[in-house]
Amino acid sequence: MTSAQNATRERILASADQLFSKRGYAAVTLRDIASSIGIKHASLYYYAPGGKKELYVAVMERNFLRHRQGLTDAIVRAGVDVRMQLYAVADWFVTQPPLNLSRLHEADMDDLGSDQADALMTLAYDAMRTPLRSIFEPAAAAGLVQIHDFNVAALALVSLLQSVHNVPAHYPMPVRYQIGHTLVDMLLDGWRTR
Amino acid sequence: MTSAQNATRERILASADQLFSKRGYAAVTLRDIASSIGIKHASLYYYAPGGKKELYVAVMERNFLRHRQGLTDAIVRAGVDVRMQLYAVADWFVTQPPLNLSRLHEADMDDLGSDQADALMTLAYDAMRTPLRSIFEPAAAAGLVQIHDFNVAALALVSLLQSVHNVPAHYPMPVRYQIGHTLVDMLLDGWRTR
DNA sequence: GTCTATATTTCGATAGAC
DNA sequence: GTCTATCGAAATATAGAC
Repeated sequence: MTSAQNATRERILASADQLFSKRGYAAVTLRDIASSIGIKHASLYYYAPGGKKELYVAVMERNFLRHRQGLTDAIVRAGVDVRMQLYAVADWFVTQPPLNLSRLHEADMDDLGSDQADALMTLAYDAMRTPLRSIFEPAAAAGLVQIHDFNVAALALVSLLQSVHNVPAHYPMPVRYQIGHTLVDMLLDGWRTR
Repeated sequence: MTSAQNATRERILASADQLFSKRGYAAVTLRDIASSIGIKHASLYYYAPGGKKELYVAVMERNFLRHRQGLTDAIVRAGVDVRMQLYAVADWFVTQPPLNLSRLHEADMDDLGSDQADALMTLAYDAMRTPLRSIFEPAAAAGLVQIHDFNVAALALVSLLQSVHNVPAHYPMPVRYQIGHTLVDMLLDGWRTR
């Protein structure tokens, strides 16, 4: 496989990622993906002989692994303070396309085989849980936070932070970062007055 | 219009609501809706001459109005305590199909006219904001909670509570209610130790 | 590697029998 | 009111030229 092959496949996967993440499996056509990078849809079968399903699975695997790596790196760079680590997590999700876990296992997975769907969902959940556990576990051990179930907390944090993608489209990036930090503050400090 | 007409239209809208809410606009076909209530898809045009789009808009308007009414009633029944009111909100969302606001305005709305899409999104956001403001406003005025932006708080709460739909499918209802209450406690009390 | 051309299926929608 | 039959458009996928 030449590097030119890899480059084209890379452009395909990157564009498909944007489209699938935004609209979901059913609402994206192979012609959408192909035209977004200036080729015809039939050419996609040269890079993904399995067709739309193979493309979707490949894209989502990449997607989840990127999240896992991106979150891990962001947390490490943020230092040892829990709030700064969670700000870094929020910043990461602001820069990423929406991660619609609910749509993922309620709709998109119906078009895949159940074994492939299970494997993908496990990959997705691990991509969130593993990095976030590296925040929760030391903080809980040090008595800084009180979290009973790390898995529920991880899903809750991810679900909460996705609401930054629900603000009107014209909101500029700086405001989106600000909202992300506000959401973290909510979860960390709580609404109740102390 | 006879009552039999209304009854059939009711069955259509109810089933379409389940399907659209679960899979989204693009992934649901008129044949899916029709076969789910034992009729042929051509018969749907007798009740919705405007076709799929009209059916979707009608279903979603109903959906949002039901949420608005259901939330309002649940909050009133819960009494005056903020935590009990928020538990009632959590219980409501546990019993309802997933409310995927992100998919709504990132994917489903692309298939509608922009004016109709704007009207629907406004209806959706008001259905959440208005009932929740009746919790936030008195509680904030009494100094019980500290919330800077009611709109951000409302979207955050809804987004957070949707994570109860992300747990494995085999989780029984009592556990789902429990998780909903745990999510409310998280947001109310915060993770940070006091 | 990318294209054109086409096969096959499925969708939304309409016409008309009953 | 509900059906069968069918249309036209669009989707996935394949075949083969270049």
